[in-house]
Amino acid sequence: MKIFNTMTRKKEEFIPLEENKVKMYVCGPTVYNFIHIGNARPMIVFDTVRRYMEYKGYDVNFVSNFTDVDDKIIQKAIEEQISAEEVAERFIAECKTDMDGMNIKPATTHPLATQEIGGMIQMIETLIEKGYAYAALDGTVYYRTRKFRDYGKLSHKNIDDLQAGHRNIKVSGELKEDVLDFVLWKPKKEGEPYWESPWCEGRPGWHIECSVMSKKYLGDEIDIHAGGEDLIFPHHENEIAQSEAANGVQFSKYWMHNAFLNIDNRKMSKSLGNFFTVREVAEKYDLQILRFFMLSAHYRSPLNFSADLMEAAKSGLERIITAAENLNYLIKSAAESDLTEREAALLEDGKVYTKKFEDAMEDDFNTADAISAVFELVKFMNTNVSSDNTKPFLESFYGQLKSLCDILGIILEKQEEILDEEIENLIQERQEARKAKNFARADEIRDILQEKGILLKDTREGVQWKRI
RNA sequence: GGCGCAGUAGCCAAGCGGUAAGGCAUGGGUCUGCAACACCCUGAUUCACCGGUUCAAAUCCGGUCUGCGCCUCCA
Repeated sequence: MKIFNTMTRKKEEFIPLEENKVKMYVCGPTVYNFIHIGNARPMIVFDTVRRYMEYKGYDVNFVSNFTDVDDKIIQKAIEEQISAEEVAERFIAECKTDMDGMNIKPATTHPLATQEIGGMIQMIETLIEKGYAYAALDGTVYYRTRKFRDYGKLSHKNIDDLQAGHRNIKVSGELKEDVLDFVLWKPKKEGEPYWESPWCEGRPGWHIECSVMSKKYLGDEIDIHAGGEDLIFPHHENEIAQSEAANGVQFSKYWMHNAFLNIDNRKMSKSLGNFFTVREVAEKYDLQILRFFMLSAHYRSPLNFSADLMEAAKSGLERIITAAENLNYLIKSAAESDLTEREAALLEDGKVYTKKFEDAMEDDFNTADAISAVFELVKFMNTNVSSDNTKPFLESFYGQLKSLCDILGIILEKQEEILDEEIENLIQERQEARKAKNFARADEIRDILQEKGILLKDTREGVQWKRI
């Protein structure tokens, strides 16, 4: 399995620190509002990475935080005249609803920044002891950036260029030793949530949160640290400076970063007004379609979002699901007999698609290629399956399709729906009308059912239906 | 100014040295009372442009054009 490592800018063979185990940390959202579709990309992408690793037999310890204390949360709390905790609590719940809709597995642990303050104070103390941090007169604690030799190794930035390009410092009461120093702990302002600390009543800086949560739940050294590409600098660079200075070992072996989701080829932003929340998308589309859409391009390529593209994704996904439904339908009435020779040969031939899928995923999680393998499998199945096939054959095919779709997080089977007696009677009546060549009545019934959200399909094997 | 990414059919998107995957849309056909689904067939002598390396380049090198990102809170 090859992973593109942002640190080395190369695809590298994945070798876990501990055999068969993966320790993975993904930076989660700040919960001050509904998550937007840009937040959804890393969630979907790295959930898929996790699923593939689990499929390969790895025991994945997957940690993803919620940042629940932050300026924007406080701002929102003031606007709504409720506490910051209430804001965070509410949007964590909403986020989990969205994640569920996108079929994102809950992390092994979802730590909250506010529950880890003790650990943060400890790490800051260690950094001060080692000379990597200092408290200013107002109680702010800064990280002494230039002290960390490797600073810039992830983002490939030269520390002197950084300073040269840095805009002029304005912050009131500037007490930093150096403009590059960043905040580890900051004093509270009136009305803000705060915690006691050796330096002042205040709250942690953003970067220290992830260093601490990663250390607590995964250890000093982890396999993969991931997030959106905008986190490379300064967030992940600073995390490395903190963790490696404090722990004395390499923080993460592999760094994975997804590219942005754009709207009309421009970065999504509130000021441009091209901003969509997952919840808004959910009003128009099943979130499965969003997931499928996001996986249709490689995670390190920018991806453009638009209604047309979502429609295309919808049609494509339907093709896969229809194939699965058809198999399922055939399975119900298939003979229990043993596989025929021809069927066995067909199943054997079909294995090339699983192989192609795996090869694509092995190559830095090329989901676009993996999906093309699924489509080829679908075509292969559609052309080779009929009501004459045995049950074991059909089930085997279904199992193959399902196993690939599971990795992508695509759900094939909807839970068994119960037909109202009324609807069943209507279908029956329509069949009789058709037999009597009373097509006017037959079409009328089909229309009635369509209005009720039931779509009929007349196939050689009988009438199939589905809710739309 | 520094660092980086991208430009492949109408649209989306793989491929990254051996002669252009896949999907959506379009058109034709099979099936069907009709429709839907499904299946078959249909598409780039060509991969932004110009040079170069090579037996061989969409793939490597140099240059040009265009679009985008990071360097500041941000997925």
